[in-house]
Amino acid sequence: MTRKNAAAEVVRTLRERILSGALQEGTALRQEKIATELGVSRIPVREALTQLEAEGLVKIVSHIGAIVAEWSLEEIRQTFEMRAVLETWILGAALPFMTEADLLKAEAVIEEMETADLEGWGQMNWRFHEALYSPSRKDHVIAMLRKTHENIDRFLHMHMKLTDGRKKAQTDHRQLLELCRAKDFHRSEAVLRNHILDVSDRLVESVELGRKIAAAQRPRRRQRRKITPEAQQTGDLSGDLPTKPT
Amino acid sequence: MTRKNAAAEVVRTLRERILSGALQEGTALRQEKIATELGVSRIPVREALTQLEAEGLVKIVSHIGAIVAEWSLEEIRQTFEMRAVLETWILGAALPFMTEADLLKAEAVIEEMETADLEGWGQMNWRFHEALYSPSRKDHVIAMLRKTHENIDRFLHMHMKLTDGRKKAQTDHRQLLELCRAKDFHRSEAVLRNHILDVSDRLVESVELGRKIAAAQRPRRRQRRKITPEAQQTGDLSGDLPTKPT
DNA sequence: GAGTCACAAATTGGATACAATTTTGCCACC
DNA sequence: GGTGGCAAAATTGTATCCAATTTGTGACTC
Repeated sequence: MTRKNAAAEVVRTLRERILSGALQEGTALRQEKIATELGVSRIPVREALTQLEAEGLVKIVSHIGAIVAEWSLEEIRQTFEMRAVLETWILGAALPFMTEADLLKAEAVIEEMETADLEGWGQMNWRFHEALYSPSRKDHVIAMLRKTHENIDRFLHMHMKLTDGRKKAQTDHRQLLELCRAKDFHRSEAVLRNHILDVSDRLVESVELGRKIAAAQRPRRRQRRKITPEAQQTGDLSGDLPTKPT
Repeated sequence: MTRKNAAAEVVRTLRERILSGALQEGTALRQEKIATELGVSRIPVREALTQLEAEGLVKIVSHIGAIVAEWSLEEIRQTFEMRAVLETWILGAALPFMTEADLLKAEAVIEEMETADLEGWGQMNWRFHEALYSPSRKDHVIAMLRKTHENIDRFLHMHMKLTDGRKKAQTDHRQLLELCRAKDFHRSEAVLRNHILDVSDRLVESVELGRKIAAAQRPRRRQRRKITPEAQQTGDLSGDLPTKPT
């Protein structure tokens, strides 16, 4: 299968690496290096970086370079607050239209999550939430929320790796599901709100801890072009793209 | 004064043209044409288009081209709903910290808007809202809202050009300001909510009307590359950028 | 020895050139 | 007259090359 778009493929690869934590925040993304490792020229790489910057995953400084974006704890907190506000609202808007079929779909996702590994967990988590919101028919809002989820997914990933918050999430999800089934507007919104804000608090702690650990692991190596190549990664990306057959 | 970044300048120019309505929705954005008219190569133009796509102002289809993004009425409606939800929330969060200085700043913007022309109106409108939200200290949320405002600014622009909704907006703004001064949480949020949703309803009507007018004005010219170059614009952009001195 | 200036190396930004893809105009054919 | 297919034209995607910018290094000065 031949790809249509080198740039799109680079975006996919880099995004995956960032979301999974393979490329940690602060890591320098050198165009040339990525280009050679992925078997393309720098042009599609630059385009990919631009797109990822728009997504909030990468930060580009003109003439200096690109790094995996570092979100402040405050930014993360506020993003979760926004989620709490928007998602409780959209849940309320969805409840009147929610059918048993919707609930069963959400329930199936919960079951799936029981045995899911860490990698796929974040995406499934979103699929659960989405199942509850989609009856609202507010597709554009949902699309926006999906982007938000994706952006903070890497922090969720880090959190779930450090602590085992998945159990708590599962019970929250089941409780939320039952309240939705009972069409209990007030309590379902309250549970959702608490679920989001609770995860936020714990997650922020995890991120803080994770950053301290990461900082302790690399006290050596001094700055270079104002951008520290952290663990001199950029990861070995070779093999992710088929090298051009000339 | 020599610019640092050709791409950034192209973004600025194109964004301005789109927001002001000089480039109408659906207009094809041909890379080569824009490049020559702005005196740069296609590389920065492509980068600009990518960025604008992320902002939601442009839509790019691989191997086909870019057009000024066409938002469905439903998308516009939902965006305003999100605004209503988020902005009432953040207003409530800002109220306890709001000082007379903040109120005076907002009041000054209202005064400024009395005599503002259509072009600058949208930006001032945002400055007013921002003044009320900034005491919340939720900078990241505010930044996000700014982007949202900017995205729908072009529809607001179209609306204000067709109907004279500015008078109504001004009275709404003054009323909101006084309720904030009185720290009346409940009523200020209600007024803000109604203000946003009311504008939304009227604006959607205007956009619908505006599109009908636009459609009637160009029944000729058949499709070309699946993208209709609407009023064969791309506008005369020459002169916006200093042509490179060789 | 510390600070400073100049120059070299590394890296990104942009322009030109070429390849790939899509559209369209044209012509045969039904 | 309409339709399908093929080739040319137009346009986008990518590679390569050159320019601009930043950072690192070392010599020189005080």
